Amino acid sequence: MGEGTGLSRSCLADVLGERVALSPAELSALQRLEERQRHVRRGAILLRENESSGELFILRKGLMMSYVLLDDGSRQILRFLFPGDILGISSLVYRESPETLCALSECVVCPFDYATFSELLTEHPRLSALILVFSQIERVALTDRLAALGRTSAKVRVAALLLDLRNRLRSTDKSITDSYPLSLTQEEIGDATGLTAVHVNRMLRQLEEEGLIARNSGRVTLLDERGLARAANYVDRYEGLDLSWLPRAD
Amino acid sequence: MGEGTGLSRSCLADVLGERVALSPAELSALQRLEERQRHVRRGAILLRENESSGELFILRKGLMMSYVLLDDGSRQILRFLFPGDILGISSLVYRESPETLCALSECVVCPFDYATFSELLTEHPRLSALILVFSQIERVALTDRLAALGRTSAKVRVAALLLDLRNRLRSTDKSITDSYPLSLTQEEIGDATGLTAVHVNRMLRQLEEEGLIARNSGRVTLLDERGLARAANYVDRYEGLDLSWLPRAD
DNA sequence: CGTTGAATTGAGTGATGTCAATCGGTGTGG
DNA sequence: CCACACCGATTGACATCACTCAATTCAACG
Repeated sequence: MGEGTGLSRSCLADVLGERVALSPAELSALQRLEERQRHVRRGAILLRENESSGELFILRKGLMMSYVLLDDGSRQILRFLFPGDILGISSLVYRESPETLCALSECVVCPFDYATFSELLTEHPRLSALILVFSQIERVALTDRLAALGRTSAKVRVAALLLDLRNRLRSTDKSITDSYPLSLTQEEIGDATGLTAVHVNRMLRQLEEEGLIARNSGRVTLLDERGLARAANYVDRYEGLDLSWLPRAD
Repeated sequence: MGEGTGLSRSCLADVLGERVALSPAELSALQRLEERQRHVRRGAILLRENESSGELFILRKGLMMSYVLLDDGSRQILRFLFPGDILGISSLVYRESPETLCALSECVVCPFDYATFSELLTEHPRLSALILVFSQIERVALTDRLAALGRTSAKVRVAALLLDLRNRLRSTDKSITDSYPLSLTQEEIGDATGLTAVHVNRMLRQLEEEGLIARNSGRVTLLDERGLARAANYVDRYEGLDLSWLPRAD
C-alpha cells in the first residue's frame, strides 16, 4: 500500500455537509482527518478480524466491504463501504477488530489516529453528534438487512441488495440513474445476502426473466424500480432524517 | 402507562460506571435523564414503528424488545433491551421511528426529551463518546446476529440466543449463573432468530436431547456452556473493550 | 370445568443448498 | 499468435433443512 500526501477537500465533510451547514472550524477539523492518504489495491485487506489497528480511516475513493469469517469457513459480508464512510470505529472500541476490511476495487483511504478522533469528539460537539447520527443510520441499515435475512425470500434479498447498491453509488456519482456497474461477483452477493453463489445466479436470472432488471457485461439496469422497491420492502435510510435537535455549530 | 417521580440513582450511570470512573458532574448529568419514570405494562407498546416520539427513554427495570413488521405480516425482533439501555436513539435520528418498542415484562422506563440529550452531548464530551461506544457495541452485536442468520443453522442460532440472553440478564442480576427464567415464547424466539415457532420447539428439544441445555417450567439451564459457545461461535461483545482513547473526564 | 394461549408432535412440501459439469473470458508463458 | 490455466457464470440433478398445516397436549386462569 503506497502512502502519499496532498489533496484539498474532505470526503467526510462532503457527506456531513449535505445534512447541515458546517462552520469553518468544523470544516478544518474534518480536513485534518484526511491529510494523509494511502492506496489500497483491489483485494487487499486493510484490517484483519481479531487484529488491532491503532488507526481509523476515511474512505476517499473506491468500494470496500467489511466481513466476518465463521469457523466453518463461510463468510458473511456485513456492509459495503463507500466514499465518505468512516472505517474502523468498531475496531476503535475493541482491543481486537470484530471485522475485516477489504477493498473490492482500487481504493484510497485516509488514515488518522485515535487521538485525533478523540480530540475531534471533544472539541466539536456537533460533529460528535453527527457521527453518532451516522452510526445510527448504519445501525438501522443493519437491522433492515437483519429483517431481510430473517424473514424474506432469496429473490427479495437480492433485489434489495441491487437497489441499495445503486442508491449508495448514486450518492457519490450523481450521473448514475437506473444503470450501474455491478462490481461484485455472485459469490460476494451471496455472502452479503446469506445465499450460495449458485442460488444468487438463479435469482438474478429470475429477476431478469420477470423484467425487473437487465444485465449485460457486468452492468445492471433496474427496469422496474418501483416494483423492486415494493417487493423488497426497501427504505433508503439516508433519507427521512430529523436533525433539528442537533446542538449549535461551534 | 402510569407516570411518577422519585428514585435516586441512575441505571445508565451504573452501566457506564462499570467501564470508567464517572466524575461528579457526569454523574449528575446522567441522573437528570432519569428524573421521571413511567410504568409500562407487559405487552404494551412504548413507541410504534413509523410514528414519532419526541422523547428518549432509559430502561430502568424489566425486559423489552424492538422489532419491525414486514408487509406480509411477519415480524423480525431486532434486539432485546435490558436495564440501563437507552431506548429510541434511532427514532431521535429519523422523523419516524424505524422500529417498534414493546415491553416483554412489566417495565419501568425514564423518559427525557431531545433537548436534554442534546445538552448532555454538548456539555459532556466523554459521555458523548461513551454513548458512541455503546452504539458501536450494539452495532457489532447486530452484525453477529446478521452472520448467524445468514450463515448458521437453526440449532446454532437458538443456542446463541440462549447464551446471549443469559449473559445480558446476568449483567443486571449477578445471582444468575447457568440457569435463568426464559421469559420468551417460542414464537418470540423464532421472530428473533428468523425461524418458525414450530422449528424453535424442535431445536430446543434437540439441544435438550444432546445434553446441552435443560428445561423445566420456563427455566433454562445451560448444561454445557463451553460446548454451546463453541457451537454458536459466540463472543460476548460487552467484553474486550478498549477505552483508553477516551477523552478526559470533565 | 371450559377457555385460551402456548408447547409439542407428525406428515408432507418447498425453498435453498450441494455437487458436478460446462461454458466463456482473460491473462500468461512459450 | 497459440495453448493452457484459471476464475467466474451458468445449468442440471438431487439432497436437505426448515416451513406449513393440522392435530393434540399442557398449563394457567376465570
